[in-house]
Amino acid sequence: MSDTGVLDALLESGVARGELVALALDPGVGLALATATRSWAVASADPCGAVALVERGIGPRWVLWSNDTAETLARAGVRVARAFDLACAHRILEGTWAADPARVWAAANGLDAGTLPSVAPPDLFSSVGDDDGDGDEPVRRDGHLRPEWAAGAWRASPERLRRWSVLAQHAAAEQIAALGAISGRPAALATARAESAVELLCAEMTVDGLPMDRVVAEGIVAGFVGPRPRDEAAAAEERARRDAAVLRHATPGFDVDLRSSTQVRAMLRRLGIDVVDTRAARLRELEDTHPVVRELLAWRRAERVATTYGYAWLDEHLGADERFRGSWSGSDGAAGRMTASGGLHNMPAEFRPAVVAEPGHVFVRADLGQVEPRVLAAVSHDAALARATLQGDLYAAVASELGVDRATAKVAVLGAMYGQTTGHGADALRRMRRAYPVAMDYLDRAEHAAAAGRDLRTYGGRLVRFGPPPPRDDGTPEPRASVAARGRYGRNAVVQGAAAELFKRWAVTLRARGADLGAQIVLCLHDELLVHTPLEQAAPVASLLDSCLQDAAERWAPGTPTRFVADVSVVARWSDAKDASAPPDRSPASGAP
DNA sequence: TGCGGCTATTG
DNA sequence: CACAATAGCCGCAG
Repeated sequence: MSDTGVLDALLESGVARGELVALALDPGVGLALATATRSWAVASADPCGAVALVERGIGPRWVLWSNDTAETLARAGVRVARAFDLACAHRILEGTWAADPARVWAAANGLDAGTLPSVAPPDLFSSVGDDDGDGDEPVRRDGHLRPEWAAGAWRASPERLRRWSVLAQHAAAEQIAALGAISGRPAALATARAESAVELLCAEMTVDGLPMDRVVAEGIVAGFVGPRPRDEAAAAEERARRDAAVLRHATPGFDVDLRSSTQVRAMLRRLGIDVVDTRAARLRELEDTHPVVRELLAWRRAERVATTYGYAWLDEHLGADERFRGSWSGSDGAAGRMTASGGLHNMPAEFRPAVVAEPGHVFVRADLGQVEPRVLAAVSHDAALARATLQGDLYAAVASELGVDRATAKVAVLGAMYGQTTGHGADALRRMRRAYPVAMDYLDRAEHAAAAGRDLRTYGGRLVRFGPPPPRDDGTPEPRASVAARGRYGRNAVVQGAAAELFKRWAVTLRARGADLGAQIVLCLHDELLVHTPLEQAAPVASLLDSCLQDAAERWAPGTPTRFVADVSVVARWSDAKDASAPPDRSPASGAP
């Protein structure tokens, strides 16, 4: 069968837009497709091109084993609209990070993960035990995948690709049934679809990268640590010079490694400065007591850039095409937030001027306003808190409801969601309980469940595992602090996880609707989107961001009275985005009566 | 060599 | 310095 033959075969068998079509693909071998009733295999030199043909001609929902396939497609420049990602759905259902085919298959088929066969033996034909059949049979008698298939033997031939795609189609059907059966979470299937699209987006961001101006970026590094050293010796010399600037203030005769917090603390003590730790916030209070403190703070800044965000960092991640690349993950962490490696999520703000749109383009940047308390209002169905979301500044609305100032209200709201129980906020927290009992009860229940070791599900249906606390060697009960910490984690997970779900709905809605305008999402930062956009489409994309938010919220929480807001701006570089998310906090917590 | 502690950065 | 994350270096255990 030819590449175009695949499309014809699918059309002949009546596959329509949005229907599940499982895909198995290896760039050097070919591709295979499976519907619920039929399957096809093609030896092809350009399997991604064949996928593109089917995408244009039909536009199915592609069933993928994992985002590995999405990344292969993205590298070939093939963008598909819809997916059902088995690894992604597995993580939602099981609340685990590991989602390799063996585990996904086992869970989808109700097999105990504890009975998973171990890795394939070096000699495929020497395997014994309960294994059976020849190497072309992907499933063992006990129902598990054969380890060598799970490890990649499925790539060996078009016929194996075909069988692999049939298995994917079968696993998807089982997962869809399981998602539909999650009690109290009818939308879990919709969550899995949306999060599968997030996997596509992550693959695209991983491949395409973030536009960054090398000259500007290197200039920022130079501002901290000087010009790029010619060699290792020069780098060591530069390092020694930075160290000396601090050490000249220290007591002579003592050897101090500034990278060791213990030694730094000892050095400060010799100078009459006694601190419990040497964190920057603490040192800043003592800046005027001794010149060494200021020097040390400057050293820390330079050292951070030299080791983490320096020339080596740029060399590793910034490509010749002036795109900065890290690896994106769609649902890392227990609550299911997106993560990125390479420093994309924790890049110091000083580097934002280097994030520059390409010629003829701009960034349309948008961030959600006060998303976590608004999400809390939606998921807990607290009518009073939902009323507060109708105001642009939620904290101001809460403040007038509680009869406190805005800063106090903000601390109280955040404290409620993070599980703060002590401190100045105690009175405001009591007021929170009176004003928003439904939301507070929702948080309390999550906290108690987690503290007791019971699993949680987010609003969208993602399992957050807590498990029974492991038995302790000495048989003593678990420390109270540990139980309390798990409770706070649970309290926050239902809010943070739900906020992640809403944010991701927003992102994939924009990915879908902005494609025709050339809008490319290049950064996701928990509540912020950076969209690389052709100059002439800036205005339409800006308004699209807002309408996508409204639609995403309505699909995520149908009929919710909660209002969600986004601050949208059009900028040439990331740093140009003015931070107008909230009015300044007038009265600091320390000044509260 | 692996891992907990400390520190810094982001939301 | 509550909740989450990535990432680097130190110091210690194995």
